[in-house]
Amino acid sequence: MDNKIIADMFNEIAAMLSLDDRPNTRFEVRAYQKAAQTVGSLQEAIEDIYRRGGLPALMELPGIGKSIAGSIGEYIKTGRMEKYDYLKRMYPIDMKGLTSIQGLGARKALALYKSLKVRDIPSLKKVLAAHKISKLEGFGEKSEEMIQKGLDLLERSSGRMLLGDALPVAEEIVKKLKASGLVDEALVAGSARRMRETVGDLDILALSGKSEQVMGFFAALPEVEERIAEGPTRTAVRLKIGLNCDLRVIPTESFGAAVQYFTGSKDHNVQVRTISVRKGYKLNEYGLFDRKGKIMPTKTEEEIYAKLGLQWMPPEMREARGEVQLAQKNALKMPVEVGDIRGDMHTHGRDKDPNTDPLDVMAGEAIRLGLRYFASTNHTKSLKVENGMNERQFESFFRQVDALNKRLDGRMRILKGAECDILKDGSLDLDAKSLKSMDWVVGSVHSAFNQSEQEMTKRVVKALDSGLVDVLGHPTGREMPARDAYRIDLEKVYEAAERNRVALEINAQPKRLDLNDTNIMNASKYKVKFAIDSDAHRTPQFSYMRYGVGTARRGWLTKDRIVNAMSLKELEKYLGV
DNA sequence: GCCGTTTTCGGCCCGACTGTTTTCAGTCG
Repeated sequence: MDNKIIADMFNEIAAMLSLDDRPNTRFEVRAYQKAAQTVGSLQEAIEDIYRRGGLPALMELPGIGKSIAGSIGEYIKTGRMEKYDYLKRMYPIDMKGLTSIQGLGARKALALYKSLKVRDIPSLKKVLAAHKISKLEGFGEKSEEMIQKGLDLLERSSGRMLLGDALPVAEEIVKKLKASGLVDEALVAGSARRMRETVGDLDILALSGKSEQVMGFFAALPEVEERIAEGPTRTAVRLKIGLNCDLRVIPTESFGAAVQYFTGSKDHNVQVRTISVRKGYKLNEYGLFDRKGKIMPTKTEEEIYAKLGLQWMPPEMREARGEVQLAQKNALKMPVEVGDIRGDMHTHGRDKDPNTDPLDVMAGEAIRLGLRYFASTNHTKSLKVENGMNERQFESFFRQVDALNKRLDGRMRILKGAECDILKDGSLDLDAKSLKSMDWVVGSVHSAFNQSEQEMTKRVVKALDSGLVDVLGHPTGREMPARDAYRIDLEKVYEAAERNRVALEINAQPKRLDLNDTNIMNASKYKVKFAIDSDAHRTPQFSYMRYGVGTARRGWLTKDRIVNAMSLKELEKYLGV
């Protein structure tokens, strides 16, 4: 897929264009950045779109007009892009590499090239080692230090971090801020509030009249490694977990606007602000202002959306994927909430298994969390590392489940199931008789990930066509950050799921989140149900459910599509058990 | 360079912070 290459080229074109001082080029820069974003976030190979519909199809995409579509077509046909090559001859610099360093932008990169012949990161390292940068005009000791730090940081970290690792830390900081007595309100904003699967930094907002004290308290927290910037409204720090965190202190009258603004996404905000401009208002992080520049009282973000004639929408939907247009027409359907979830359809746990907590312990935790049912779905025999069970072992295990269900006396129903391996050839890891006797079967791929797209698709479709599977577990097999999704034709899988009334899993493990948000959007065009599953192996992992629900919300999924949002009665009817 | 319920021309988000400056450019979000 050339999408990423083309997106990178557009970003680099934007960086090179930004070196031009003529006033109009800054809008051209924005146009290329927007195009890069569009191409980079496509779920389909851009060649396919081009081959299917030519330049007109490309021009349907947001931010792609005649000229940029032409460049994409040119690149697909010839492997070259005239505009890119031309700029590259003018600026023979690795802009992508150099500007990925925090604190180093296109203009400074150009200055370093002109005076020190810095073309890329290796040559930058040389001039840093020789301490040549601090002596340049426009640079100083601090600039050199900042570039050095930015470079170290880049080499240390891959940039983004799993939401499941970052959000708990952010919430802990918010808790401490609230407990400090210095703030009236505090919350996590930014991509973490939107439940993006990975976050590049954390944004925390606090409502307080004692800005200076709050900043001091924040910078001194044990989670903080060092201060990066400190001003009256914003303090930026580097956290020990290796992530940057911004704290903004906001006055009461601006709080609603600030929450809206700092929750983003950036593209969503641009669209919302465009609407405010059309109405003759101005919207920024300080508030919504009328024609005369007078602030309109908006304590909450709900009021901001209402004043702009927009339906309120949850943060997870604010990704500029058409939600603003629907909100204008009051046509947005509200997505599933954590509180809608009544059970969990994929969990592990049995006695004397070192990889899991015992079943009764899992059940106790599920009751404590207010669940009404869950499916016990341990691994099957092929998965040796997880102590998978054979038919006989399941049979005797289910006798324990029956006994436990009896003991729980209606407080909880544990469904008898398995997470059955879908073997290399698409057959299942337990015999049909055993699988038919179960209430709920998760079918999952755990081996031979590097089959061809054709083989993998055939394999999974065959398993779904067997009629023995109730839900397809983690359908793409990805594990962030190390393992990408395997190659598979998901449209064919969704068709097979619809045909066989097999649900699709939204696996809530933070490293999986599989299906992901864009997969869900595509899959929901089919008549399929979804199961949001914690895949918990131990009791604390039940709490992963929130990440799965967040992902479902990012995919605009409503409650009526979710298997485990059914009441126990409805579920029993659905399953015929 | 893109785009249209203000427009096929004339707009396009905008404020905070830093460093090297003497009033601002660069970077970031």
